[in-house]
Order: sequence, then structure tokens, then C-alpha cells
Amino acid sequence: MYDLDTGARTPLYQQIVDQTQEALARGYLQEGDQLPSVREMARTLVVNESTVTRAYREMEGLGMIETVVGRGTFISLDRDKMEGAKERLLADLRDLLGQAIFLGIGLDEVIRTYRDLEEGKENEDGDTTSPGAD
Amino acid sequence: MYDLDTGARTPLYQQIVDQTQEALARGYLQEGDQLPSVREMARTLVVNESTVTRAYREMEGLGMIETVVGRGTFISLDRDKMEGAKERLLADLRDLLGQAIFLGIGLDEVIRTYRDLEEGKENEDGDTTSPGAD
Amino acid sequence: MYDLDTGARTPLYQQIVDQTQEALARGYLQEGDQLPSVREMARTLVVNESTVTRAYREMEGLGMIETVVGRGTFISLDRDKMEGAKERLLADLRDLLGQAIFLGIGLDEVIRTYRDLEEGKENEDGDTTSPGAD
Amino acid sequence: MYDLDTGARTPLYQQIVDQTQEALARGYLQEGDQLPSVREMARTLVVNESTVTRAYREMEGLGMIETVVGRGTFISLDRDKMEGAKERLLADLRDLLGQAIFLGIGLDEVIRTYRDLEEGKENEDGDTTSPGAD
DNA sequence: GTGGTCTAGACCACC
DNA sequence: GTGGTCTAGACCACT
Repeated sequence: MYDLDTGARTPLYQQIVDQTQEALARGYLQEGDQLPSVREMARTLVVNESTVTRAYREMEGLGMIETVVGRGTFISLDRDKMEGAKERLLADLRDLLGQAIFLGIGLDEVIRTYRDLEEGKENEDGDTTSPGAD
Repeated sequence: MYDLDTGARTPLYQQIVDQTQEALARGYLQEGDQLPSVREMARTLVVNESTVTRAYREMEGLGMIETVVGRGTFISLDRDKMEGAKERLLADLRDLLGQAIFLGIGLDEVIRTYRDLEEGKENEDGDTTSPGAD
Repeated sequence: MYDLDTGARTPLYQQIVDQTQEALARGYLQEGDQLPSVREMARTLVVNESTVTRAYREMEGLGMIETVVGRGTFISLDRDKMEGAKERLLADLRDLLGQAIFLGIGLDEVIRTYRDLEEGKENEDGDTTSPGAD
Repeated sequence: MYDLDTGARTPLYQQIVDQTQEALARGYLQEGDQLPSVREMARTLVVNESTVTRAYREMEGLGMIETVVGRGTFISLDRDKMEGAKERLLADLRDLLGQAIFLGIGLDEVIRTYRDLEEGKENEDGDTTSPGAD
């Protein structure tokens, strides 16, 4: 389910968060589901345990999961926290879109980006060497 | 020209940047125009000098202005810098839109936000009640 | 200013957060103030850099500080985030106080705890060996 | 006896625990009384069995009930366990009150919350509008 | 077994 | 110089 890209600009722990959110949005994961243990996830993804731990901590802060020491980590959506996050994100989005307009980024490009993300294309333009001219 | 809103969640320095961009987009400011000195701007807007300094630094980073020591600050659009800013912004936008999708913010809301900003509505929905006509 | 207790149950990174909040509440630190760099703080407190980094990250999540890579870490209170945190905390408090009542913890004890914290007594009853009779 | 509020920010299992404590405090339940089986309770409250299981586990940890395999679940107040729970709760309370002070929650509000709970007001200020029981 | 904390040390990007 | 990320490995508390 998870597919990490070591070379990407996005930190590994963030990729874990992102892909968990995606799994949640697509229904692959649901409230109450248990996530793999830190050690197992680390083994599976071939990353350090600390990296997984950080991803889990991050998700806990986002109100996505709940951790019970000694038992495991479970999907548990905190509507309150998420509502607050949504409002803050909308404010950030306004700021960013304002900048985007100034820099000549068209609505079409914004829409395309949104749709690509929705389909799980994520970030297909090269990340390491970036062939495009700058 | 500037109209700052203390108390808004957008930092003051950001508001200065935003409104300068708007002035540029509307043609109130043009390439070569001189901006007030930091000290004067701070006095006019009744904000701390450091706030203006930060706004100017931000705008310099965005390739909007150029500071010539001993002469002043001038509008000077640096295409290269703006291109770099554009790419950074697109990456940020991808991150933000990914979050937006997870939090249930629809494409329609994104489009509406973009269009509102384009029309100069900026951020009309206040902080507290705002019935918000659309 | 900071005084960490290695033997305490409270994690070191949390103690840094707590004591920074206290400094903020007492006015020793104010909006815009720069915190020591991660390395300097780590040297001063004789803890690992990662521990300080985590404390700073935690505070960033709480909306207490803003970090600018290459420049430093600054006090910057995010009212929005703090308002949300306040509401969530009140809900948690209600839950906890409900439990407290059931377990026979009197209002006087709650008040005493609050006042002690306010005066900066923090947690004076031993933490490691706890000499107190039960 | 039980009246659960789906949609509330308090988890269902916690509501079961809370209301069982309340019943104990009011004398509706007494030492030795038998609680319904997990399955029956789940059917009655129209919740998942795992929710009830978790509530029972929680109450067992708090020293409120005892499960006798093959016979059922009984109210059984374990002073030792409750003493332990009390100490853990006091530590949690200290943490929470520290945060409360930082976030500007006054002692008066804490006292008010305590008194409201004591009188059984529980949580009358709804989430969105919810004027009363539904 | 579970997650949580902490250290020590490496490498990176940005200013 | 600044913070950010990641690894490797140790020890702890709780179930």
C-alpha cells in the first residue's frame, strides 16, 4: 500500500502521512483499523523506526490516529481537530492562491493539480534531477 | 493605498506584500516606481519598522523589488526570481491541495476562492459571523 | 531561565515546552523574541540537539513559535490555533474533572494544583522516589 | 439508564464509562450489581460490541468492575486500583491545568466546570446548536 | 509485544 | 551560521 520515494523532496515521514490520508480518503483504511506496529512498518518500508514514529506522531497531532502504548496505533478521526485544521487550511489556501495569481499561475493549472492529486498521481514531474529548464 | 487589518490572521508583513502585489496587478504601481523608505512606510501604516523591513525582504525574495543602498527601494520585476518563486509555490500548492482533499474541501470551493481573489474580493468573509453572499 | 529535571516523568522536550509557555505567561518572552538556536539551547541545557528540535517542533505545532530555516526560531503566537486548542482543552478538562469527582478528588485539591502551577511550583512532590506517605 | 450521544466529541466508550460512574455516584448501581453482557449492552445501546468491550476494559482498569469468566461482569470497587487511577489522574490534571493557564483559562472557569459536573449538568453547551436532548 | 524518549552523529538546504 | 531529516541503537513503561 505504501510506496516511498527516498529521492523525493518530500520527507519520508510526510510521505507516510500523505499516503495514509490517501488510503483514508479512498476507503482503504477506516475508523478503528489498526495500523502496523512501528517496528513492522519500519521493516516493511525499509526505513528507520524513528521515521515511522515521527509519522505516527504527526498523524496523532492531526487527529487522524490514536495510540495506546502497549496495544498499538488505531485510526481514530478527531472531527474537532480536523475542522480547525480545515479552517486554517482555507486561510492558507487563500494566501497561496493570491500569490499564485500574481505569479501568473492560471486557474486551469490549479484545477489540473487538484485533479491529479485526486487521482493519486501525486507528483509525477521529476523530483531528483528535474529535466525541465529553470 | 495600503489598508492593514491588525487582528487578522494574516501577518501584517504579508498584508503589505499582498496589497503591493494587488497594486501592481491593477497598475497603481509600475516598474521603476519608488517605494517609501522603511521608516516612512512604518510611520504611515503605524506599524513597527521591523514589519516593513520583513515585507520588503519578502518582496525582494519574490523578485518584486530591488533595494539600492543609499537611493531607496524600487519596483523591479525579476523574471528569474519570479520563476523560482512560482516553482516553489506550485510545490506548496500541491501539498496544500493534498491536505484540502483529505479534509473534504472540494474543487468547487478552491475554484470559488481563486475567482474571488481574482476579482479583488480578497477576504471579505469576516472572522466572526459573515453571512457571506456569493 | 530553563531548569530541566532529568529524573522527572515529564519528558525533557515537554519540560522545555512547559517552561517556555511559563516564560511567555510571565512576560519573560514576548512576540517576536528570538529563541536560542537549537545547538546553543542544547549546549546550555546539556541535552541532545534532537531533544531541543523536538521541543521546538512541538511548539511550532502549538502555534507558539515560527521557525525560519537559516535565520532562527521566533516567538509568534498563532491566535487561531490557540483558540482551537483552548476549546479542545476545555473539553478534555471536563472529562478529566468528571473522573476526578468520581475518584473523590475535591475542588480544593484542584484549586490548590492550579494555584501552585500559577506560582511556578510545577511539581514539587518528588518524582523519582516519592517520599510522600500514601 | 444510558443515553449515548453519537456525534459528540466524547467517544462512545467514554460516555458509557462516565454514565456508569454517574449511576454509581447516584446509587443507581451498587457494589455487587451485575452489568449486562457485552453483547446485550451493545444491542441495547445500539453500538458496536467493541465499543462496549472497550468501555468495560476501561472500567476494569479504573477498578470499578470485575469480570468473572463464565459468570459475567460485576460492580466491584477496587480501592487500590482506584488509588492508582487517582494518582495518574492528578498527574494528567497538572499537565492539563498548566496548559489551561497558558491558554488563558482562569481558575474561575475551572471551578465553574467542576461545580457544573458535580451537579450533574455534564456538558450542556452543545456542539453546534443542539438545544436539548434529541 | 507495544509505543515513547533520548543520544550521537551524519548529511542536506537555505541564508 | 540556521533548522530539517534520517539512521542506529539504547533504555523505559505499559500490556
